[in-house]
Amino acid sequence: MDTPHDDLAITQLSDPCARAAELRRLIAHHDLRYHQLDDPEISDAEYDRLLRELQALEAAYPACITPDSPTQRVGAAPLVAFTTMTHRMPMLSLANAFSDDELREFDRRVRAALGDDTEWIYAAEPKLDGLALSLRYEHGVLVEAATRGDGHRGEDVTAQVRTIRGLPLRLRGDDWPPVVEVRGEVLLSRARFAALNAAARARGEKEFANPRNAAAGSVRQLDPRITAARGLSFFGHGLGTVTDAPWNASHLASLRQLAAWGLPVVPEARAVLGAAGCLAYYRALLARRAALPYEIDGAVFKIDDRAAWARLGTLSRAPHWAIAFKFPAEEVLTVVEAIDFQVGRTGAITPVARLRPVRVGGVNVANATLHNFAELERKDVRVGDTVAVRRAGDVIPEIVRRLPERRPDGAAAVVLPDHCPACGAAIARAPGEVVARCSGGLYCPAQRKEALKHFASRHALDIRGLGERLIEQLVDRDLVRDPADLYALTVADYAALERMGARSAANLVAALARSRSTTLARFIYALGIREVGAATAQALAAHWRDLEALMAASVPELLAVPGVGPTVAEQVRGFFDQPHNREVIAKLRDPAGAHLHWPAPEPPDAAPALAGKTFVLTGTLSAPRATIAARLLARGAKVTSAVSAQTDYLVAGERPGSKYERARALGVTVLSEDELATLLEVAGDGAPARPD
DNA sequence: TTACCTCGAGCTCA
DNA sequence: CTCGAGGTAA
Repeated sequence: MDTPHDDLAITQLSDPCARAAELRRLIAHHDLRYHQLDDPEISDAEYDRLLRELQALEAAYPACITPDSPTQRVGAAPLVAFTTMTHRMPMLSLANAFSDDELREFDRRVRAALGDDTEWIYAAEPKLDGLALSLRYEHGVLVEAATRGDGHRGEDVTAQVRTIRGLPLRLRGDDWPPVVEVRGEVLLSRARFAALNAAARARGEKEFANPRNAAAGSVRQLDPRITAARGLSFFGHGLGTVTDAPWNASHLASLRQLAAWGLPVVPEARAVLGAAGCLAYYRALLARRAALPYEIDGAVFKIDDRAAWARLGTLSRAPHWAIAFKFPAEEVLTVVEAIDFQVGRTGAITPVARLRPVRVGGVNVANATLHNFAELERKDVRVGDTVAVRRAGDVIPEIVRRLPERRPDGAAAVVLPDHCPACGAAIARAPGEVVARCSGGLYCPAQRKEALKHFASRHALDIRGLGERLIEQLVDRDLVRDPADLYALTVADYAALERMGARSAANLVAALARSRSTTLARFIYALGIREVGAATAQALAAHWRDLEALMAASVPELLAVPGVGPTVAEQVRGFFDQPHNREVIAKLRDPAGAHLHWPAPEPPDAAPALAGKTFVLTGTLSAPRATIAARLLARGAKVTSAVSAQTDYLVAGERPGSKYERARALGVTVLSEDELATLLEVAGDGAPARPD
């Protein structure tokens, strides 16, 4: 083959674009040698020369630039903002196992569901500790990259992801389907992380806390050039599209196919047999954890036979053919320096342990909630105690246990205060109740602050610029006692507050003015009635379509609303019975005052989309049963409790019961939650999940 | 719950 | 330059 130089001499004059294509092919080849095979054929200097030649050529002949050119990795202009995009196939999460028994139980369920007594082959992989991504290749070219988001919609980070070296902008070969969606993880290797922090330290800048957060931050840079400089890595671990191809019959084979297309795939993936094979793999991985070049937080096991995936199904948000076996959460000892009592919106008193800050799982932990007083009593945590702390479910700090032998002499048991720390009103704990409550109601400044925060929050009246610190000042200076007072203050009043100038004050008043025009559901939600969240507020609004009618409703009438049980009905009735609440509502609606208003809701469709259809729900669903039932009822469907031949659909959640078997026996259509969501979307707007 | 990024705007000092 | 608010991710 000709050397690049000879090539250049021959082709440049005749066809610059052909030379550009040749250079791209060469660069892609050397990228693969370097990043994937770790076996470069040419020096970095030679590689750079190829890249510079391509850059020069493209600069001279811009018509030759293609989107998959390696020159397009960097240099893209900063974005103005991230946009969201919808995943064609939802990005699921995985069920977790934390013990050998839970893993064996998973295997047992798999075998039971597949109706086969043989051991199944699992694909075993490390669970990389990064940021989940979905890449989309169309006709072999990378066109889209998105974060997981809520699983259905994520952020478009294409420009950032294009800068990841070693990630092909064009798939190798030509045997790919027209559309390939690759699921995988972006991360920073330990080495890159250390190098970045060393550089930051040398410049006297702030260091990153851990590789995962550093990777997440790098992906969320508006300027892709910064992302490029961070040195991210990507590893694929699955496909987001279903393709009927021989290599797709086995998960491990599809990983090999990804590698053949030039994609880096999760290392150490291999086949293991049955639960015993999974456990052996897990132990071997755990032993090598510290020696790996990147952080992992467990192992993932997937049934390798993809034909079995369809039979096992995907229920709720996680597939039934895979499980993540997490490594035990790191436990760190620290000292309880204080125990504070926080007052929530409903007056609930929550004890919070203030800890001597310690690093747990890559972050500094200084607080741990004890949830309620009963929990505090059970754990018998006292000030001065040494406790073991971990981050449960990877997120929320939790006091696992205390070390009795390290308790200092004279450490006194924490007692539930008689009086609210914020307002001094009596604290009551009903016998047998777990939660203690401040009786101060909305006279309690802490409850007032929480109520105002809730009122201004995104799904309530969405008042931008009214944050925690501002609410603190407003309540502490007694400028605002209830939400209606917010609307009575002037720009000058707000401008007089700390860190508020004329500009901020004007913006806030404008945001308040915008919030006056709202919806009934948002208004009901904003009131902060106990037990009434976004979905229930929506159900109440849809049922009465008028605030006066709702305020006059009796408990039995309230019970008629789908999704409303005795607890909610009592709370709603009790709320509207309070003269104070009625006064605030009147103030909020007063045309001469706050003047909150909303359009009269549309009457429901004459013929609801799911009229005559009968549904049965089973298993653990992502929302309370009653909420999902309400959505179905709002569209005219019937929801019953037992599966019969008359049932049209069974909606199966996590760990469905005997109804699932019966539905299959009767040939009733079984829907996953995702399928139900699609059906509801198609069936139109009966009762959307959000009050909007 | 913590970490990180982005934006707007106030604060501080030249 | 620094802070508060708002968003996202695990």
